[in-house]
Amino acid sequence: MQDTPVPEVRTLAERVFNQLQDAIVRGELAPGTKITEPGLAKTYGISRGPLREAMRRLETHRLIERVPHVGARVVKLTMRELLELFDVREAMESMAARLAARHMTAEEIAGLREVLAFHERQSDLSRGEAYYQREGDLDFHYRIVQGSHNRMLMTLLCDDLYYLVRLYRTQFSASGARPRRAFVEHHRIVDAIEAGDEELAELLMRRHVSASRENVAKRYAAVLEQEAEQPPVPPLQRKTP
Amino acid sequence: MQDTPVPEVRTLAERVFNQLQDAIVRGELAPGTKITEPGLAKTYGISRGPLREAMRRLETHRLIERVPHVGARVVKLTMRELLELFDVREAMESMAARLAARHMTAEEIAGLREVLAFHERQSDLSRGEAYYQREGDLDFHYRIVQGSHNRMLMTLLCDDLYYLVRLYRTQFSASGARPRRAFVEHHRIVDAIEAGDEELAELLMRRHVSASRENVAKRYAAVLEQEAEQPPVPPLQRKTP
DNA sequence: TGCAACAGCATTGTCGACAATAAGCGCGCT
DNA sequence: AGCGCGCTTATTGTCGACAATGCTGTTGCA
Repeated sequence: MQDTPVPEVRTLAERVFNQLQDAIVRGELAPGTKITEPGLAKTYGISRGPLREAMRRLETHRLIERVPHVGARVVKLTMRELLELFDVREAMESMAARLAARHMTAEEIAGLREVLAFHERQSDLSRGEAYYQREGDLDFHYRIVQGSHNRMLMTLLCDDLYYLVRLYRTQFSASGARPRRAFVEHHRIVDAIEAGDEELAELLMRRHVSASRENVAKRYAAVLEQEAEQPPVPPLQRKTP
Repeated sequence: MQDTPVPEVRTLAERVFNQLQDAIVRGELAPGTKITEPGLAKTYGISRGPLREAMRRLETHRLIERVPHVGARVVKLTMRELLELFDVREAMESMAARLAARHMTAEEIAGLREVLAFHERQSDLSRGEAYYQREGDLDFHYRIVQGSHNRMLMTLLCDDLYYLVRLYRTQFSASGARPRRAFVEHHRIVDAIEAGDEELAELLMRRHVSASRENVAKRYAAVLEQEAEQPPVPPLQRKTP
């Protein structure tokens, strides 16, 4: 996506980690699936050693959940966790927007506008084709975080949380039907960044994420009620008699 | 500190992870120290398997830095990274304060006041004894994050970033000499939370962290200049001829 | 004398096997 | 028949050994 022209996979564990990550984010490994070490080791043709390392990394990225001596399963976001994720994004991305307004270079801003233009073109071609929209949306947020020039923020958001965001997109078959609205908000955020208006950039990004959150919350509030607290998947913990 | 009456260490890797974590945070393992797997395995009397897992977890907590086929070393915060950390804290803790004002129970608020009282007593007893001050300070922030009732925020801040905060305290021999000021700010934050004033709680926490950041930045700006970009520890990367 | 290739060494990556723990199941008891 | 107990089995945790990679000190050559 950015600066890895050659994937530069130096170790087996890393390769398997990437494969598993993709499989989970793309929905090939369904949320809630229980995964065992020997099973995965055989399917990927490697030993349990590197596989354990890959799983450990998946765990720190919150893509799987493990409990000692019991096992691991692909994470299944609850509505509550999804909303929590939005709160965290609101906090961090608004800060990112503020820092982006302070630090972003002219070239970076140009690239950002390019993303928006491509985004708009895409949306003209395929109305309602939500997948690309969301990918483009993520690209947009991605670039702003990069523009903050804050390495820690970049790691936390891009390396940790955005995988969860992508997962939520597949899990909840997302794409809120507020297409034009987000466009406008994106443009205004870029305007604020270009003008170097930190306060405004932060405020707009904050509202943007918050609006997205409210949209999701409303759309799934009814669904959640009907599903009756979704008891099918027990939270995978040691039975304590 | 909170809800682990029995440490509940179920696995060797977990135990060693805790030991190493303590050793690093307490400064026994100096920042920049290069650590090797056989070495640590021998000193802790375990095999390399669990040790590798412990190191992996340390890496995800950003307490050590690793590069494939080369090795690992205890992280050494640069001034830049330290300031980045403060920016992230400002974003997340202000959000935590907002959520705490919304969700914190009466019992939690009482506990928070208790911490402040103990904190003040402590400071009366040992003026200038900075260590306990900072511990108390961290406890305070810890409780507010808990009070947000946002699991993701709690994990990110308490499990990830606060270890770095503690590390910074040892590395930069911290304790900014702004003792009374922080007290007052703490009290006002609790007042806002108790009043349920989300906006104010967020704003005050934001200023509190920001002020702490500025304090640190000012105190070490001169030091950083004198140290001439600290070249002693090269960033540990594969030599690329 | 300086540089470059080489060999030796240390460290990390990977593997298969063994031990420990917990879940599932069948048996016996009340 | 219902319930509790112990066994079986599958899975995870741990270990030691081997292979691969990168670093380092030396040696040979220009």
